[in-house]
Amino acid sequence: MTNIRKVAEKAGVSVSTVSRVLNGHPYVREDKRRIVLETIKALNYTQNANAVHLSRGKTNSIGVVLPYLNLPYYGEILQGIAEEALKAGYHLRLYQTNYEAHAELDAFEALRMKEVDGLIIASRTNSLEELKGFMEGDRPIVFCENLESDCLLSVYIDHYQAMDRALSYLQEKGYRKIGLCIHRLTGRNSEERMRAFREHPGTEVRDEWIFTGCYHIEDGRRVLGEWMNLKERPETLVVTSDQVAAGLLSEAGRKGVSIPKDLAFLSFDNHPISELMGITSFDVPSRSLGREAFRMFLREGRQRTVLQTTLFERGTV
Amino acid sequence: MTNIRKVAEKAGVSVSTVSRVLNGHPYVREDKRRIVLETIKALNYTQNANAVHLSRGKTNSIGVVLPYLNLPYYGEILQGIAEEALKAGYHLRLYQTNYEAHAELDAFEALRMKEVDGLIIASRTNSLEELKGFMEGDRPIVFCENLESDCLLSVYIDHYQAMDRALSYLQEKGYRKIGLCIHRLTGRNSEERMRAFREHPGTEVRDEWIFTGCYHIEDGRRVLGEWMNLKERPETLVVTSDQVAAGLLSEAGRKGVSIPKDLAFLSFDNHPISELMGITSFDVPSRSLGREAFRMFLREGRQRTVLQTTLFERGTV
DNA sequence: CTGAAAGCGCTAACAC
DNA sequence: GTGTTAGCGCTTTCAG
Repeated sequence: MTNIRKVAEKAGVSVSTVSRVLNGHPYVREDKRRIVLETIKALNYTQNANAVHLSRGKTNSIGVVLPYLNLPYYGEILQGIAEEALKAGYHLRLYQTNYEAHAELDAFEALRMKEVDGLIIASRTNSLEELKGFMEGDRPIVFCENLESDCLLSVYIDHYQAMDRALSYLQEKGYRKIGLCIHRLTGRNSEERMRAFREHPGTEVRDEWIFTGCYHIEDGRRVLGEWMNLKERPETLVVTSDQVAAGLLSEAGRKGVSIPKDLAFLSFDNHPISELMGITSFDVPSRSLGREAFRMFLREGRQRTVLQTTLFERGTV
Repeated sequence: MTNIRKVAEKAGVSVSTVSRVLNGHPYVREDKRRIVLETIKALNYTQNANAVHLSRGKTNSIGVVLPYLNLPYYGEILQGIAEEALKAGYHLRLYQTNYEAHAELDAFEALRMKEVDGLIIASRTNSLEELKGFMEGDRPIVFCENLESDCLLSVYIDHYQAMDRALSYLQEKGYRKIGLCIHRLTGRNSEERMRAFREHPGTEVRDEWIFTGCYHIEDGRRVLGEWMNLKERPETLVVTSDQVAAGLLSEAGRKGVSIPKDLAFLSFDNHPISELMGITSFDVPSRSLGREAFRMFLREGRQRTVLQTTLFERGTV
């Protein structure tokens, strides 16, 4: 293995000089710099990243914790993070969890082990209580959710307000019996949506009108079936993802359910598929969420950033 | 900072013993093992990953090179890689390139710097010639494309055959004037498709019937417009991605173009959106591609693995 | 079964 | 400007 010492010897300088050249430090005479550079080339030398990381105490990489990699929502977040990371010379290390607690803890463990300089938690399953032990260090952890605590970094979509506006919109259109398709019932973001859903005045809510486990197109299909089997049906549905809404709409077409006459619904994300299928949807700035999360990690931002949603009216309400 | 030496001192043993405990080596007396474990807990000690990496010469992480993070195709590949990586105790480091040569070289540089133990190239823009300098080491580089050279690891979809079968299928249905929507013209996968497209007998091909830069739903929209503006139009189109096909189909609906009467097409991927919209599509096992790529990295597999596509007939042809 | 010590390869404080 | 050297924290021979 050819290391910095070999380069130094061959070039007839000290390792520090080589190191200075490597790191673009000033105070290196031009001729020495040149000979070092030449020797490096001649020896086909490359720094050992792990040694650099160890010595410097940082790795220029950030961990991203997310449940799934094949959902557009997370794809967009990743894209946003990556855009900013690229600018700042950082790389992404992925911790895909499938919402398994231990896989998630792996990421926090990696943080403690200094494998990453910080963490962006796009979504989590462990409670803050369980994670507390890992939060002590000075390495930033950015949560993509509305955290009360002001000592935690949090950047999030205002899901409460979004849900609230969704319900008001449906009410304006005359709907009262409102159901919900949601990813899961746990997790701060879902809880915020649920809270808004339950607290909103003037709507009729029933537990059997709440459909959980909704992530994919297939889930939308399934939900339409379940909706049809209901003795008493909600007139309208709030769907927390375009994918699911698309499945719902498509299945409605097959089953002869007229949208929005028999069933109206609006969804969230405003991904291209919603425009494509004419689904009324709230734009969720997930790409920006990723960008902001990374900026916050770099401490360029504030302790807390809230992003708002925008309604795009189309044909499903 | 509490390091292994501190633990050793406090526990009254040597660092090697602590190291042995840490790494689950045999030959440690049970009472010593216990005291070490207790001390670790008491001191709230964690290994420093970078020191381990440096010392061991490996990082248990693999780099994934891909152009975009927000396309379903790459999401699936990532998911596949992540599934296998999880089992093997590896983590993913992302190198998102936007097809920029220097960003791609970054990944190869990281490999040389031992920042990752191997690389999976989901898609690339640099020529093999340019990459040659990086291929020397013994760290595996898996290419998701059909590489002639037997000394390179390659796992890929048989795009030549897939395109060939697509064209035969269209011919059987009576079509002769065939156009193409493709991501790009460079890259081995695209080249294979183009080659099959050009070599297939009995079809009429024209350069103005080849639409490039097709990645997203929006691109499908654009292409339909371009198709309409053509003086002489192909009767049918092979579209290399469901996203694009979906945009095409939707725009056709808006513009009053009847599918498949005015324009027939088939696409690739067989992602949920194609079933949803009734698009005839070849199933491309991208998730398996990711899985196989990782297995090959682990040298569990062969030098070369080919995956086949399967046609799902629906309503667009 | 255990410990001493020689690396792994680099950075940066300090002295000149 | 440049070199010496003490870390960074861990693994792994090699002796015993």
